[in-house]
Amino acid sequence: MNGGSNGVDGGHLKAFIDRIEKLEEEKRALADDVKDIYAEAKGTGFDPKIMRKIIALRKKSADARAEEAELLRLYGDALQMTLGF
Amino acid sequence: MNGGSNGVDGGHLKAFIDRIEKLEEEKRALADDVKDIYAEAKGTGFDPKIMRKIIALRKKSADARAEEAELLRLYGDALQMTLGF
Amino acid sequence: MNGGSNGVDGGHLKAFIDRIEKLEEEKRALADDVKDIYAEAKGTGFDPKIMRKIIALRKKSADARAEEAELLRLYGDALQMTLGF
Amino acid sequence: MNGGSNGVDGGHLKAFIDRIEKLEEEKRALADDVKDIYAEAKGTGFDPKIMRKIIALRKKSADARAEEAELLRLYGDALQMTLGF
DNA sequence: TCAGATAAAATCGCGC
DNA sequence: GCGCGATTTTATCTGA
Repeated sequence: MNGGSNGVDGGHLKAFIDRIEKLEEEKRALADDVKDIYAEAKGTGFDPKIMRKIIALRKKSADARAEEAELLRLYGDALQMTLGF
Repeated sequence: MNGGSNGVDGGHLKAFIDRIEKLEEEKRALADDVKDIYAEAKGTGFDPKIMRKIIALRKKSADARAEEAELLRLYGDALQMTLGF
Repeated sequence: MNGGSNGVDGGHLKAFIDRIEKLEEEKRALADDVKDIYAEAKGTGFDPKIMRKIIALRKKSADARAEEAELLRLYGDALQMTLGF
Repeated sequence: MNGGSNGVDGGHLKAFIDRIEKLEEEKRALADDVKDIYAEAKGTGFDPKIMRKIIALRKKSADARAEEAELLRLYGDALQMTLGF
C-alpha cells in the first residue's frame, strides 16, 4: 500500500507538507521585506504607524470606509465622545 | 549555600515563580470575562469590532486623537485618497 | 432615547464599555504586579529572562498534556475510531 | 511639491506604499496557494486539521532545537561561563 | 452565520 | 534612542 503499514500514503502526505512549508517560508521572507521597507520609510521621515493605517484604509472600499466611520461616529456620539474627526 | 548545590536558591526562586503564575492565572480569568462581555454586547446588537475601536480611541487623549486624524488626513491627501471622514 | 438620539442606546453601550475598561484596568494592574515581581527577583540576583523561560516551559508542559489528548482525539477521529473519552 | 501641497512628499510616500502593497499582495497569493494545497490534500483524503498539527509539530521541533541551544546559552550566561559557541 | 482555531499586527521590554 | 525579540491583542479563516 505504501511505505508504512497503516493505510496512510506517507509519500503523498510528505509532498503536500513540503509544498506548504516551502510556501510558508516564502511568506516569511516577504514579511521581512515589508519590515525593511517600513524601516526605510521611517528613515526618510515617514511615520510607519500612520502608513499602516493608510494601507489598511486603502484595502477597504470607499463605501466600507465611510460606513465604518459612520458607525464610529454613532457609537462615539452615543457615548458623548469628541472623536476629533 | 542553599537547598540545591549549584548556587541557585531554589526555594526563593520557586516563591517568585508561584506568585507570577498565580497572577498570570488571574489575568487569564479576566481576559475570559472580557470576552464574555463582548459576546453579551454582540447578543444585544452592538458591533464588537466598533466597540474595540471606541475603547482604543478612549485610551488616547482628545489631543492625540486629533493629531493622529490630522496626520492621516495629510498622508491621505498626499496620496489623493478620499478617506470618507 | 439617549444623549445622541441617533438610535444607539448609549446608556447600554456605556455600561458594557465601562465593564470592559474596568476589567482591562485590572489586567493592567496584574501585569504591573508581575513586572514588579520580575524586577524584585532581578534585584535579588535572578535572571528574569531565564525565569520567563522556566515559566514558559512549565506552561508548555501543561499545554503538552492537553495537546497530547487532543492529538489522540484527532488521529482517532481521522481513523473513524470511537475513543470513548 | 505634490498633489496635496501640504508638506508631505506624496510621490515618495506613494512609492513606499506601492512597494509594500505589492509585497502584501504576493503574501496573499502565497497564502491562497497554501489554502489550495490544503483543499487538494483534503480532496485526496487527508485531514487538513491534522496536517496543520503535523506542520506545527515539525516547526516546534525546529524551534525546540534552537531553544535548547538558547537555554544552554542562557544558563551558561547566568553562571558566567564562557561556552565558546 | 457564528464560534473556535490560525495567523497577522501592535505593543512592550530588553540590550546595544 | 533604536532596533530586536517576545508577548499580547486583533483580524482572518475554516468548519459546523
